[in-house]
Amino acid sequence: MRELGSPQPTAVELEILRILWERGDSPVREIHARLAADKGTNYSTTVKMLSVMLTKGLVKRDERVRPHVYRAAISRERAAKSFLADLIDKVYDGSAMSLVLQALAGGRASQAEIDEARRLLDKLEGKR
Amino acid sequence: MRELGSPQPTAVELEILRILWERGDSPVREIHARLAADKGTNYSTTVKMLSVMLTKGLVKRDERVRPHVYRAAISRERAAKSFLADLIDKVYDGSAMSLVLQALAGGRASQAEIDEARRLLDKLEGKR
DNA sequence: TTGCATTGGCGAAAGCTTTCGCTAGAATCT
DNA sequence: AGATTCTAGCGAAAGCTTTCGCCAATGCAA
Repeated sequence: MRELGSPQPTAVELEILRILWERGDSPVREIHARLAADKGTNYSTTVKMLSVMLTKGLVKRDERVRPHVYRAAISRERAAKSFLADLIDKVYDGSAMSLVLQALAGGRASQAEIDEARRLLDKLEGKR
Repeated sequence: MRELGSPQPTAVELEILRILWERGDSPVREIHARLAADKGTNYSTTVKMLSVMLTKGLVKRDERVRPHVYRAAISRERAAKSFLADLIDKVYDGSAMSLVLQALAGGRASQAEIDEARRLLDKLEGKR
């Protein structure tokens, strides 16, 4: 009963995805600029990573324009969801929302966030 | 601004941790039985994994008794918390409780869980 | 005590991820 | 066109994680 879907994006992959989520679709150069600022890695590395991610289906690219443009193939929300599912499946054995929340509660949360969370719970409740 | 603490436990490490969390302190044989049932790996593999995890400080062991007894060095709650922190830091850029909740909301949650979540939010709010 | 089964450890192989050097094709400039 | 710079790709090295085979130590039983 292990690893149902594909494994989660790795560390660097996630870093690249985040750049795409934040900047929107981008050519390698832009992605690299961000990545290098953070880690000092080579341009080739960025290109290779993107190619690997392309193979894995984590990103898509538009080859019609000349500096090819990459875009994330999954939304931030979907990624977060999948990560959480994995977390819950691995750390607890399925359905442990309250425990995750507990863990979440450790960190600070703004009033606005708490309010939004409440609204979300309401909506959740309505749906069932 | 990357990887502040130690990296998260890997897949197999987590699987072993979960066994320890569920069964409580256990000798290798027991851990292996569970792991092998799930993955069919060799006894040596389990021993090695535990030794690696010992080095990393993920588990502790009591060597005074003969079949040595292993125990998780971190609690389930702490692990979950750390995972979430990582998630939030990697997928979003810090403090994004509501977005994580959003992701969480996708899955089904029992009424009990929702109630508990509300209680938790109340407590959270009280604390600030 | 001698032999057998269990336990623990080590090193190395196998498999990923991440990194880069080198090369070739495009675009730009002179 | 020829030189220079930018872009993309490939293969292989470097670094982890995961796996196991083989050996040593320990404990148990004959």
